[in-house]
Amino acid sequence: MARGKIQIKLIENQTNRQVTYSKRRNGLFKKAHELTVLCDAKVSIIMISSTQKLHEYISPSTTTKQVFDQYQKAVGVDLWNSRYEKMQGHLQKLKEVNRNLRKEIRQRMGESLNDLGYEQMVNLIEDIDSSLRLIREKKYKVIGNQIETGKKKVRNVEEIHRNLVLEYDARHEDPHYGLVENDGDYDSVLGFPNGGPRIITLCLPPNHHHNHHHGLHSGGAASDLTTFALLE
Amino acid sequence: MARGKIQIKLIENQTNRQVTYSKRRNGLFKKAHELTVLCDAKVSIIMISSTQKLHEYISPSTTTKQVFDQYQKAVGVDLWNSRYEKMQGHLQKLKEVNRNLRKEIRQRMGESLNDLGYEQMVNLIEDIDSSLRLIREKKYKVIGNQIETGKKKVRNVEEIHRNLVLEYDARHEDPHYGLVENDGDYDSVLGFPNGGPRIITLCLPPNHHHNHHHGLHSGGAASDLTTFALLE
DNA sequence: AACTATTTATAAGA
DNA sequence: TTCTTATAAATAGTT
Repeated sequence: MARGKIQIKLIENQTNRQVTYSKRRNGLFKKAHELTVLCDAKVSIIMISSTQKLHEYISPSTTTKQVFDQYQKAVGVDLWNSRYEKMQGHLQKLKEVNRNLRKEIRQRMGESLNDLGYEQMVNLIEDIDSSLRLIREKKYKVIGNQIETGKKKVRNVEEIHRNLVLEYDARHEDPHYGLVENDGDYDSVLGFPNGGPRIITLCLPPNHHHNHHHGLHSGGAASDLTTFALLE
Repeated sequence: MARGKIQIKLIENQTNRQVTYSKRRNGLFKKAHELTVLCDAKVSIIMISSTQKLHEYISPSTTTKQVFDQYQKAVGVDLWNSRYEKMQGHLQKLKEVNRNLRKEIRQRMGESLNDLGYEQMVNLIEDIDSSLRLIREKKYKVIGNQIETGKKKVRNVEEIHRNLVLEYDARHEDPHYGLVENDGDYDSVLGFPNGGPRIITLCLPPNHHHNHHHGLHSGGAASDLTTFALLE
């Protein structure tokens, strides 16, 4: 609008276009702001350049979100509600599933049985009964493994003990026998922290209902079950 | 900008303000459109007048929703996302709960037991065992009710039978005794569909594990359990 | 809504 | 980018 009229059509020259975009953008925003002040209006402008850069103007008296909300209300267009409602549906479905799961558990615990017919009740009992057998089996299996591991530990410790005794005897027969290099800390083989026990005795609980391994219920993994107390 | 400079401040005169709003709005939209064409940009303008009227400009190459989406992506979260994210959080929590419920059921069914420690397993078994006892008790209670209801029905049917026999005898002694009004369909008292049994015999199953009431598992409600077969 | 004197915006050049 | 400036466009006040 100066130094020559221009046609309103795409500016071919890239640089020129960029410059014009910048200048006119400022002009637009200035006008928008004047309008805001002069007429007590709210204006939201969002511009995306050909290089995908985004610029916005928003009247100081409001926010873009507010304008969007009003726009949505007025025009009735669904801007973000589609996924919002989708989510709401998903939520409801999950809640329903949740209710059913809880009910199943309650029934397996002997509550809310009034909703069940006679045969369903019989089936439930059979189901729980078989589950119970299954779990008991698995429990015995775990106990078996435990005992097995325990026995191995016993054998291992006995072996080490035998070797210690042998070595001890050998040293007493010949005080100059085999100069020990690692300061005599044989216990390190078993990883005992402070010197370790002098005389190793094994306590293998005969009945696991009576053992008091408080560590068992904390870690919880099966590997924890293979830990045994070594008493001095 | 013509016939005198103006201060950029609220136009007090209502009419004047309205006119200026209209003129400048057109100017703004025209500028926006020029920008769109000259620079291949996308422009979205939403204006709300002081009288809450809404006007918009949108570049022909796009839609308001598209611009909104791009704006949201560029500016990032937290426009209308606050409640959206709240919902997302709720959803995640529900899913977590769901997972746990499923796991509990699986464990009660004898699966996924590896995550359980020994003591937890023992507790689980005790829990299921007591639940099982509870359910069995309730089952027996249901059976008890069933038998009770059955006995009542028996008494009722026997009473009716006795009355029929008495009436039959009375008629044979005096053929003109008591003209029957309802076509002799005494069975309607019990609601039998097609004439009903001539000789009524009662079959009360001694053991409910052996009865074959296929109707039981469809309706499911306890009231179904009070239905018994009357054999001819 | 039209007019028009003036202000403002801006295209091209630096 | 910013400044300059000649000129096109926008528009305030009037009709």
